Amino acid sequence: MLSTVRRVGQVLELFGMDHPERSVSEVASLLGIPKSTAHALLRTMCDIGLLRRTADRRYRLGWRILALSTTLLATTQYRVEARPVMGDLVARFGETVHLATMESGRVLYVDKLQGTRAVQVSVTGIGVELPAHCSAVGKILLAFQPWPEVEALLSRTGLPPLTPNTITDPERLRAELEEVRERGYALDIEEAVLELCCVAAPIRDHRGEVVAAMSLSVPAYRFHRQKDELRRAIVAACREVSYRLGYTAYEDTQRRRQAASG
Amino acid sequence: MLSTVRRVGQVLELFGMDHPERSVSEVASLLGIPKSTAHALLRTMCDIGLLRRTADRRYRLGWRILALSTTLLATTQYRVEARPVMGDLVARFGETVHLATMESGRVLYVDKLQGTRAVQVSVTGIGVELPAHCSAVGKILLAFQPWPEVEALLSRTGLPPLTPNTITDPERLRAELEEVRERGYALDIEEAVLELCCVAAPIRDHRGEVVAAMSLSVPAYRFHRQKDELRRAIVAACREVSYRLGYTAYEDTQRRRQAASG
DNA sequence: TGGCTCCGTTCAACAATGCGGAACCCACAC
DNA sequence: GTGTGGGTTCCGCATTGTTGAACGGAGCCA
Repeated sequence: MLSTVRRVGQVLELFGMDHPERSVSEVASLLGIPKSTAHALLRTMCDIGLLRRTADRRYRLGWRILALSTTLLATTQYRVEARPVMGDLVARFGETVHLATMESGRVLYVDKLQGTRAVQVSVTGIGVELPAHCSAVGKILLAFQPWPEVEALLSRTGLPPLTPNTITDPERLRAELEEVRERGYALDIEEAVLELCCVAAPIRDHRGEVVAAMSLSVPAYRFHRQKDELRRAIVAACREVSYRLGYTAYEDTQRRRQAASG
Repeated sequence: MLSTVRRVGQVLELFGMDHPERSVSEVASLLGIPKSTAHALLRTMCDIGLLRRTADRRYRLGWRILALSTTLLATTQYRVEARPVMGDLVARFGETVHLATMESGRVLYVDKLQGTRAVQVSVTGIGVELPAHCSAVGKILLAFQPWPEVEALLSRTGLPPLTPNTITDPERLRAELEEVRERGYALDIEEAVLELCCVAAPIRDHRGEVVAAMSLSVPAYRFHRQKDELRRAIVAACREVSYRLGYTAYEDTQRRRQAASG
């Protein structure tokens, strides 16, 4: 629809880590539109603060994006509540903690607290998307989606193997998700990155809906030593966040009943 | 120009801290446009990720804003270079450090490292604008703008007094900025917030241009005790960042010569 | 249960809007 | 001086977005 607005989206795509600045004619040629059109577009995007003009007449992402992202983060309730709990986890284990959510069929990292250990894990950044089928948070988020939606998602992305341990068989994944749902936590044993293991659990809002997942990411050699402890910790942490979001177990059981009967 | 894009800007304005979600008809009435128009607009903004739809058919800021803000921050060179230096300052003094820049005549906070002391300062967040005439970073940024631009800015905002110490007389401000430029640092002695003092210094890029300002924000009672030390520290820190940005003193003196002759 | 209102969404016709080619200006290079 | 490549301006035409009315669903009250 609104093709002008769609163009705005295309323009924003052009500003990546590798291309922080672009010129009018660059944008024009990349988008396959005349210079004049690109010019008008860029200029108006400057007006509304999505872009800004540098001294040498090139364009960069604008500061308003910063302002928007702060209000976005400040008003995302589960992130606000999760923050201190994530801090506690880092303090206790020194391991990296991730917070992710499902956004239009993709797993999106919403927050991250770097661990303090010397041997570090550094795979993701905030605002980045990752494949769902091979990460612990991804499995959690998939597990609590209706299966048809999961199927739709899979048909788009497939099940690309990132390591020898990645689940590549849909039926196998389905069984895994079933299990995840039952026991309330998910594992990733070197399925996304070799040498890296994760445990994740679901965060529910006041309606019992799973709105996010939180995980501990730990180098394999440390993970196996304290697997149970880590699992208990992440489950407890997510329960704590859910509680702060107004979730009470009652609604959960109620939901399960509905799901069973429906 | 491009009125549709401008509308996008107006829509974004509606999503503040106090209104994280909005409905179609809300947006329509607030913008004074028909529902159908608002609907098309919101929907397309969802498509491009600036907004997202909640389960109950309302709209929120979209996650793409997060992704954009991470690339924005990662590609803002002076912020990248300033980060570790800011960390050093916090480690050394335990006081809050701010990084700010000038954006279309406004002082905008780009980064902030919270101090570790018990008695804390908490005024600003990232992506927030503050009046320029009464903060230390503001004075720095104003001081290195051509005076006509400063005047234009002042005629828009005026010199509202935030405390009894705020400078409210344009001539007095002009003299102050002159002084700031000479000595290379700026002070804010309870001019923006009572009980709060700041010292700031300029950060220059490889061309000698002042691109940002960094400050220490300290409760008054602690500030006066170690004023000189704090001043030396922030000046040295900014010099360090400028150096990392490729700034060499030579270009600075050259610039001064130009300014003197021009 | 039926009728009420409120809200999001769809549709099609009309008119304004943004599109894009060409022309202009400027800086820099050869 | 001339040529190239950048950003910017202009204006007529047709595409695009606007609009109001009509639809369908959810929730409320009698």
